[in-house]
Amino acid sequence: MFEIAEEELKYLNQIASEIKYPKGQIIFSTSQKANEVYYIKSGLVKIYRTTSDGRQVSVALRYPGDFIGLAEVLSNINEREYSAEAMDNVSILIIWKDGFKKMMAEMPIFSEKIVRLMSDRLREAQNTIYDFIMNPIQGRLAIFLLAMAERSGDKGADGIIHVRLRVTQEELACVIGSARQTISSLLNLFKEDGSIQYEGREIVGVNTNKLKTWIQE
Amino acid sequence: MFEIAEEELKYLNQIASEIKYPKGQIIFSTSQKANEVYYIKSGLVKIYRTTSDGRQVSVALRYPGDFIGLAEVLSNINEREYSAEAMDNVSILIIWKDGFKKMMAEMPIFSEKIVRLMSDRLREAQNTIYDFIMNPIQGRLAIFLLAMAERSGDKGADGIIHVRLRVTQEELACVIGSARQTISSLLNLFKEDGSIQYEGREIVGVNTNKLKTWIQE
DNA sequence: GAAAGAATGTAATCCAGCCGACAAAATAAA
DNA sequence: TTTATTTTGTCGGCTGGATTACATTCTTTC
Repeated sequence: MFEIAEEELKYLNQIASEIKYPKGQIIFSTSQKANEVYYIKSGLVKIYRTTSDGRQVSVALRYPGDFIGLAEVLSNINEREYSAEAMDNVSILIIWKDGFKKMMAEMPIFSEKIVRLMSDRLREAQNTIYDFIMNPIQGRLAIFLLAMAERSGDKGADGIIHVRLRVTQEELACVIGSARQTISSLLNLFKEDGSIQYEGREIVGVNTNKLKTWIQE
Repeated sequence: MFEIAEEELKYLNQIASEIKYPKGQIIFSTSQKANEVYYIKSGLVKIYRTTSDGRQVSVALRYPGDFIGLAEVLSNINEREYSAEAMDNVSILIIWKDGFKKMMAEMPIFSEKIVRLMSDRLREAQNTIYDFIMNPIQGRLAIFLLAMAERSGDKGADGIIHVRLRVTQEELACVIGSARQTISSLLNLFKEDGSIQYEGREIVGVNTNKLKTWIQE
């Protein structure tokens, strides 16, 4: 989603420090001070909030090449609204707010790309809202699996994407906004139907065409 | 949400043309070419999409002082993804894409404010997603009424907002993602409870504290 | 004014999907 | 290996809220 240029990465490497987070580690969490931005070098990051009764609700997943923690910094909010957690081993650059803003000011093309990134995410979020209203659970699950596969897999010519997704049903449930048991049955439906292929507990193939038949609209 | 400066408005007035839309008029619609941006001078605008079976799904409402049609232009998408409709008599400035981009380039402070606007909207959209997952319908309705009241009413000291909201239950249903009849019963519940006050078919008062008791978390 | 059209209220039916409870695998730890 | 822990499968019961179907009331239009 964000195509970083070589010189930009060079600049970032100079002002940022790299940190590695093991799976499950929390990168930042709700109501912490928001004075830095993160750039994902590798790994998957979940953006979520914990409810008062302890449940987790995810509002987005972020992939390598994405920035996270941007919205608060660009909005000049000083507390994090959401938390971020490493979904597998993650390697991240931490950039301080001031440095990031200076970079934006000095590199107009970079700045323009950041604006585009924010609009892309807004459109993405609006589509998610739309999907929540329109689609019953199977549809939402199908949409999400498709998005994940397209982000992190190799697309074959026949519409089959080869991936290697290791996500628990619990995780899926909290992104989709559903119950774990429901996800379990639906995944089995998808499997029987040939929409997805498993290898042990890992999703290794996604048949985009078949999966799309589960989506409304 | 967007505080425009006097000089910015002056600039806009020079490059834009003003158009008035009567209630119900469509400002732009899905899959049209997206080469302009709009600035709302007065009135309410609904951002929505029509589904294949004819239902409408709204993803946001925009108020006076807001820009609309921004995301596609900033993302360099050339087709509108959503439609916009005047919810009452609306007065709007139309700014052509090139003029708008030139303005952003020439006025860095304006540009910075646009970035902030996009992040604000992203956070708003993410909160909506969160609410959809967390809250049952009453909660979503309460949240929406609160937001509307705060945007367009005068806040009294006692937590009661005086407004003048004329929205049909049908409209509410398609923003909340629910059925008209459900909205009907809920509004009556809210009315009995003292959360909202009616005058004919117009909501004239919103008791923020009482309304908040209907919201989860 | 009357008649047509919109917007609301109410009630009965029905079903997707949540929840609780538990068994069976699979992974990790010891 | 054996044991503990995490992740999955499955099955009723229950319920929020969609859907259908009218009746009523308010607003326009003629």
